[in-house]
Amino acid sequence: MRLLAIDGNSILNRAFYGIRLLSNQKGIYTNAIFGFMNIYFKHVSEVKPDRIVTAFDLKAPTFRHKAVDTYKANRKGMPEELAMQLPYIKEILTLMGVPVVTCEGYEADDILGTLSRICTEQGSECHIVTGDRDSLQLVDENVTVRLVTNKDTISYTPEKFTEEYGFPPLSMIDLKALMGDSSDNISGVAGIGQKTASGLIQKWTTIENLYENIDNAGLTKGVYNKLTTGKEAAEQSKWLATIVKDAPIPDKLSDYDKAEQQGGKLRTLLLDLEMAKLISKLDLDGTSAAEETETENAPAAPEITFEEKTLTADVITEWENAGITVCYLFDGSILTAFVNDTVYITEDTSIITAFLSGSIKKRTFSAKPHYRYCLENGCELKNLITDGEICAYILNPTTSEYTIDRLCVTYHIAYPNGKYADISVLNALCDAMERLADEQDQTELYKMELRLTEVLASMEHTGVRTDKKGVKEFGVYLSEQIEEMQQLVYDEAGHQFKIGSPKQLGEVLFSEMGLPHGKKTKTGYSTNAEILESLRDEYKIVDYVLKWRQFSKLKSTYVDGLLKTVGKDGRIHSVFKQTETRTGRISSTEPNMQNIPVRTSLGRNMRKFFLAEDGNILLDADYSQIELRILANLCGDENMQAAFLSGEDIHTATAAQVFGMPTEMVTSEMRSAAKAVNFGIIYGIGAFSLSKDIGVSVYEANRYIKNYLARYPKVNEFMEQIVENCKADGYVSTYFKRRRPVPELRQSNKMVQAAGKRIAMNTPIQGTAADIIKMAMVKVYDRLRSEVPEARLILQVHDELIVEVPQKLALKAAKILGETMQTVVDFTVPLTAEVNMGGSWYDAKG
DNA sequence: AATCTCACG
DNA sequence: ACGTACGTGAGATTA
Repeated sequence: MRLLAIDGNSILNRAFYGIRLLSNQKGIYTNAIFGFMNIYFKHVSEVKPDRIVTAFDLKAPTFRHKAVDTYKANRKGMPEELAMQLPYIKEILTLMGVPVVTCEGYEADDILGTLSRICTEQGSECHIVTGDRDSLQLVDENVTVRLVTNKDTISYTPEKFTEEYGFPPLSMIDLKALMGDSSDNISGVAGIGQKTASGLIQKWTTIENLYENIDNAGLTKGVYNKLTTGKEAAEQSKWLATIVKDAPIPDKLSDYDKAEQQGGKLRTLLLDLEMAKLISKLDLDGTSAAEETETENAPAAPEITFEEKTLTADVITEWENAGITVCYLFDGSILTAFVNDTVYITEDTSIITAFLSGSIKKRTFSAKPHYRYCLENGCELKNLITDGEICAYILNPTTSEYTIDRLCVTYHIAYPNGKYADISVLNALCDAMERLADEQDQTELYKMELRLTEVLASMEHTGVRTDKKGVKEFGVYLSEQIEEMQQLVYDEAGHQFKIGSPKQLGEVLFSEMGLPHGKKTKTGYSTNAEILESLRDEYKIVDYVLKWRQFSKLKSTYVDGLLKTVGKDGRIHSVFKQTETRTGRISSTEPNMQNIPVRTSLGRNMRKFFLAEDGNILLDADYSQIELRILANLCGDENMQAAFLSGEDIHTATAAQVFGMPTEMVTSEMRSAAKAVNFGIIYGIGAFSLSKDIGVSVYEANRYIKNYLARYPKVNEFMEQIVENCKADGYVSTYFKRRRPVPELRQSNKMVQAAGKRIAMNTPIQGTAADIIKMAMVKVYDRLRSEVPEARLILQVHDELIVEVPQKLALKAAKILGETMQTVVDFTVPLTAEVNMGGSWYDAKG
């Protein structure tokens, strides 16, 4: 027989500090739970035990039965982020059927000690999993300690222990008796450190033996004196260090047999914690809470079944006449609709088309592919009034994935078993979510997003014409340059290595060649552009490396990456994600068309390969300083507003204000400093980063900020107000009511809190800008459709819209585009949009 | 899978 | 004493 005994507190601790904070959308942290379960599974599969026990300290430990007052007094309390995870891990284990053992007045390691004794007495192997070296004293022929470290696990048998320490495991206590253990507040003998203690125990094995022979032990005077004066402390320390083996816990191994796993409850709990991977690991995908009401050996809860019918044209007509609202799901081939406990199914494309384009009011989940399906099949998705995914995103944009079953947990909708579970709950789920959105005054925002889905689908469907041949040729050029730079780097370094490996590059530059290095990362030297740039002029190799990087980046990400995605129609159909960002922006993937190079002249060449169709032209319209203008409006600072309204360059105006001089005297250095301050304000300013950005001292940067805030006092007030409200509410809002929860502000870690403040300050600005361009997109789309139907919106890059239009209609479309963007909101400081045109994106961008 | 680097607004 | 600006996505290397 084999028992696996897990030191719950110790492992949870390791997991907590080993994994970055994770939390579900309710703000419950899960990183320690996650790490604990990983460690749990690893050891279970390695040891293959017959029984498993987890031991925990009690929450409010009355000090150990034999403890002195100061015992553990200086051990830090556990952070709130970890403490809140404790009850969850205990509950998960309990639901899994794994015994959780605690004992009043005893700690987890005492329980482990007691278990190890019980095992030995009852002829069972005992394998202890812990992160704490204290438990090594328990190692013997029958007891193995599996010590979990940050790197790996070391399995201690008596042989392994003795080999490493030079004395038997039990003498661990004697070692501590001499050297003490500050984390457990064991004093040891004053003045005796690890080295001396270790040597003494290696020689004498126990302190009793040592003290018996102390006079002829050949000790130095100093050590001898310390030992004799500290004899009592040593004995006391030994007593403290000894793990007890007689904790009053159940003493038959059979008391620790595994209980029945409560799959349904477990699944619900894990869904709530948003730990989906664990659910599949535990094989709970199909189970439900209903299961528990069944008796032990009863079959799994019956699936809730619904009557299945084929969806026909007649049924559709019936629904249309009845004027009802229908929930449906559609995966691209099978469409299921749910009405009155009946599931209507069809794969017939003509029925699908009729349904989607008909006048029935529809509710669904993730509608964008449906719009695309319609575009591809020449119909139009009409009368969509609900998209559950979009609504869920409006309610909380910080979630990583929106699925119906998880949302049901979040919004307390009973989720049944069976293959039609999703469709059957859609109505109730969407009702609940839409009601909440309405209560939060977000209906208008939600409706706008619903309209936007169609716009995005259309953009994806249309795509961007791409000059494949041109891209390839650029790639050939880049390859040559890469080759050349690689050779130059090798020549300088004196040997070949992987330039793309930060590790190897760091070694070559900073170890071998001895270049002055900046800060180090966890794994080695930092080799990022900022560091290398500072060395560029002085060391040729650095210049070559940077060039190699630039060429490689362009080649792999843009040339090779983009070529893979060009469709058969010669156009790139990027995917615009509408529920991805936490601020309300959209994002672009496969490929990302929102980060095509523009800042360097070499990279900007990429834009020459994005073209208008023959006879067409691209219009490129971008808002100028939209975020600063939004800030000026939101904070209401008259001074800042006046700067915009005067029509002068905002960064120059800011410089004039901050440096206190007329605009004519502002130098370009002053302007760029002011520009950096403007950016800093939007991001949630920090003097350190600002100083780094513009290359002045932190002191100087601080002065800039102070001056800025003095000149624009309402900016300061506004930011403080935002943070304060965010602390109270737990979320920030944009001008158009979009919300973002900021759990960071409620954390105890000051770094995290500071980050939370910056998020709180930035999100209303970035998010309002996102709201505005989205509204503009919907309007532009509508107006173009009715006034210039040949024109097509094809891209959005946060503050920039791109339209492809027949040349003859270019001016008309440009006017609509610019006008709509400028008038979509009516602010004191108006928004301005600049429209340019050209045959390629390169040419169209100013 | 995590880390580093770098492209964009 | 420590680490440092907001929001994204992708590719290469390494563990």
